[in-house]
Amino acid sequence: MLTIGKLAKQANVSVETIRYYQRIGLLRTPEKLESYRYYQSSDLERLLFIKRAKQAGLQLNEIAELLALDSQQDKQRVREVIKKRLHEIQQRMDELAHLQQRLTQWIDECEHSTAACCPILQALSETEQS
Amino acid sequence: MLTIGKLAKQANVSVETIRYYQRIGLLRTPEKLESYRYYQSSDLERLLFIKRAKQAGLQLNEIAELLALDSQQDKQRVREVIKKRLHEIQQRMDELAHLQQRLTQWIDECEHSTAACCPILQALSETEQS
DNA sequence: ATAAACCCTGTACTTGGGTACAGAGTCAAG
DNA sequence: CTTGACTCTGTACCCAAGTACAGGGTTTAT
Repeated sequence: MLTIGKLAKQANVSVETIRYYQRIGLLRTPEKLESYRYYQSSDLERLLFIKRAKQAGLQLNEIAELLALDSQQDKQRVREVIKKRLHEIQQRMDELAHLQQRLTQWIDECEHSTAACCPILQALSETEQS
Repeated sequence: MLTIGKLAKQANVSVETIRYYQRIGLLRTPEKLESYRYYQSSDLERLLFIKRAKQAGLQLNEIAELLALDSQQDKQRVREVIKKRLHEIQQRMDELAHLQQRLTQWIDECEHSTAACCPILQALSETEQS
């Protein structure tokens, strides 16, 4: 019989995290037996699924969707969820690459410039509106 | 004489954004003349600096630091701020690349698998603890 | 039998960068 | 001189994914 604290320990998450997942409907809240709630191994498995999916970079709402599909074995939809995430990851990486390029260029300019005034601050002060 | 609404329009940000920047100390709050506050072109310049630095991917606290340095022309410190940001960008890109790899591999496996059960959900259910 | 350790519910707080009002006062155009 | 557009202060709310209590009740180990 797992109490919430033992469940938390087994999954290596905090009790508060479990309660949070319950609040948002990601985990069920079992009925109370006398005054405490007791959990089953299926709850632990579900919690571990969530943990691994999070480590794979999925968001909790995506994980909720995967868990809802789980029993129906809808491979198509699972791939869609993952592909959407991949798309977002790609977009974010592109953005970061742009930033990286711009900042790196600034650093270079600043390092090789002999101007008294820093070219980075200069670039940021220039009035070519967006 | 710029009122806050005109300042907002010139910089193409919302009035609420300006008030927010004032709240966090990024912009000054001029004294009231009679009942309204009036802004100067230096306020507009500062606001535009912030906008451009934000577009360059800097966070408001970093921007605040750059603005504090601005007058002292401390090139060294400016580069440090930018380099720190570059480091974070690199870290984030590495993380995203890992996720991308893992998710892409899952999609591949799922597409080429003939198993009834989706290999992605399988992977997420497997009990090799972190 | 008592104290530590645990559980319950409920609520507020966190980060970052704002947005969205409410309710009152003020200014400017027609 | 009125009406609509603006400004003021202050507060609450948004997102995501939790964290951090407070103030009770319960269980377990000693």
